[in-house]
Amino acid sequence: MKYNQVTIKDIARELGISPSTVSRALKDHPDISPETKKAVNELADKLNYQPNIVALSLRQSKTNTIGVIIPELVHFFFSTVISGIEDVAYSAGYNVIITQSNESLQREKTDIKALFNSRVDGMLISVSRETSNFDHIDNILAKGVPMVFFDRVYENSNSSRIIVDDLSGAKEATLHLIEQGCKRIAHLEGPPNLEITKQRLEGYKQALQEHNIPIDPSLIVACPLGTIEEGKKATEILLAMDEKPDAIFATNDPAAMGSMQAIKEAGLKIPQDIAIVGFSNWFFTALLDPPLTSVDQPGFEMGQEAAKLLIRQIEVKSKNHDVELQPETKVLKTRLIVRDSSLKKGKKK
Amino acid sequence: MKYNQVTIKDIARELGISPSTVSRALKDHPDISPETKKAVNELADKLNYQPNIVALSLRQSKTNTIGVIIPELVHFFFSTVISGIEDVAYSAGYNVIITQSNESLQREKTDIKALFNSRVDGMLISVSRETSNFDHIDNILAKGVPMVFFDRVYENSNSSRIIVDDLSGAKEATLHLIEQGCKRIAHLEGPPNLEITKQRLEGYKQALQEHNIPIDPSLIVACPLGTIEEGKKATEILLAMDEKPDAIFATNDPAAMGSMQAIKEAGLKIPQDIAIVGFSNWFFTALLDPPLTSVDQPGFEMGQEAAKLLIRQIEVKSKNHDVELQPETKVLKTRLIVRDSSLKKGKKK
DNA sequence: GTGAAAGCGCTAACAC
DNA sequence: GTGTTAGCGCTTTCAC
Repeated sequence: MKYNQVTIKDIARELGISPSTVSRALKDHPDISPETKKAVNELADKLNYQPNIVALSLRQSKTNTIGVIIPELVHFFFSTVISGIEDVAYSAGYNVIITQSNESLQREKTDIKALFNSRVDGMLISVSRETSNFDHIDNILAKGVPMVFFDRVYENSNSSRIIVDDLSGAKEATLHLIEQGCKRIAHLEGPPNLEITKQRLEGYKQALQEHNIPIDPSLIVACPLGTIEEGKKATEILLAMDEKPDAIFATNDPAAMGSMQAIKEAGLKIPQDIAIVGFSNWFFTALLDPPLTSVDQPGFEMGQEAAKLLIRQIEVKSKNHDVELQPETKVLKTRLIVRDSSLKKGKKK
Repeated sequence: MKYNQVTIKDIARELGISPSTVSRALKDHPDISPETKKAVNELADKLNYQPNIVALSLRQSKTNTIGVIIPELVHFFFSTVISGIEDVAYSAGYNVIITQSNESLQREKTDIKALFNSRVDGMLISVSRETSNFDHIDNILAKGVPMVFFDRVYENSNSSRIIVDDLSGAKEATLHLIEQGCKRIAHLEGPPNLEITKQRLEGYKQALQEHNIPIDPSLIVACPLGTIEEGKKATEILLAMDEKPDAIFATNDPAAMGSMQAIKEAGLKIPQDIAIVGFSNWFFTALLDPPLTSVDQPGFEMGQEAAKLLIRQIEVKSKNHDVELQPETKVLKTRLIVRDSSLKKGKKK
């Protein structure tokens, strides 16, 4: 963008001093005389001088920008993560560039390359549903770009990561259903590539085992997309069984919503006939009918923690190129929000 | 970001040729011999050379980046706008930087300055709820930065804008309620600074007038935030009136959802006692109970159109600094999605 | 067909 | 206390 930008040179020329003096005056360098500083700052204000970040970035080989790759912006969860990232990044003097992979591996590859080309100082990544090969990430990692993964992490990298305790969350949700007297609890399973899917399944299984409830594979239905439509279809399959489930623990809220639709259309009641629990991506679950019990994930906090870790890494590395920070794993707790969709005996929370 | 980036110089040194030749070879300049081109491209591939966009931006005084300022990412409407913007921007070779004002004027000022400092080639802006003074925008506009406003526009600028036909949408919604037999239709009004608020009120009034229904100021309740809580409070006020309304046209979906809560808590039925229509910000209105009739806004299309207009403006201006493109106003149609919350006579769509 | 040199805006040695 | 110079990575005249 050229247009009418004021540069340090303009100020220098007008004041009859050198650009370096202007530069120093603007950053309050101790060498510069108070008078010069005053004159420079006043003129800068008057001309509404704004430093050119592009030049600065080139000069310092540092853009003060962090790149973020998320699967999709429309999820409430990810948009809260973004806010958490911005919160920390802005106060540390970093800009944020957000890209969406749209759950496509191809797009994720393009995004990561684009962020690298923009010379971001580091990246925060939550991988797409399709990502099972990580060459594109290793590639950039090999160039020494600091990376922190969040929620959907790259398991085998030795990068830092922020995750949610999916196993405990899923277990808690399942235990809650068991406490409500449910015996045949179905699980709508998420995208197979994602670690979180495995963890949620494992939490579900552990809860059943602790109560000596046999694990029935026919009650575990794949929902690789985790969408409303898919949750609906999966539930229709479950409802067609001879022995219907009396509860469903869904991979996420959209799937749970699909379940609710299917159950209502079948003329059944929630939670009397079938109780429902979702894993939270959105926040309006309180407004559904009946209000949905959900395993809530702390998105804002996750964004904050991820950004903190990344920035620390960037700053250590920029001071000393050879020091590698030990990778850290931070596990955040989920919170089960109990609502009517899972309260079998009609007891309110 | 320094790290291990390969530069044109590296390639030149390795091949024993000059950086300028490498540069030309990489962009397939006709002067360069096929052999040189081949050698350069092969080495570039081998070293995984990625051009440094920061250097390029500085050199060309063009960042190929457009900045976006939106009130809040968490709204479904705005996240679809973003996708529309990215759709057009990426295929035209532009990057996108998104900032959120969080509905704060202060933050909007910081954002716009940050985007200017980053030397974005142009900006797409939807102003915050608080924005009634536009000096910060005029300031940047005066520097010649191309800007296009969308949805919540800066009325008095002569910039291009993409808006939704709020007046017709609101009128259509109100007429729909009238057709359902409603006589006392309340309106939950939006943030007073925004033009869209005025348009929606005007559409509401026009519909009533066309049917000779008197406009009762006590049925128009302010909802400056447009949140669920506010919609609920506003509705409680309406329900406390001697002559209750028999329908509510809300400034947006959250307000409509608040209304629904208040009505249910008062033991009344939707739509039998009171019918509801919202103005759409989110997409899950179909899943509410009862499913909410909404004036749907075309977010993706709005993003596309805004980006198209801005990029055209950027490219004309970069070719010829003095030519100013005539500002355009593009009005997109809303779509009334009729659902149970407004179907008074129980007739299904 | 290729190279040398200048410059985008800024800062940081190194002068003096 | 201030100026001069060089250089971040790249492109683009202008030479030859």
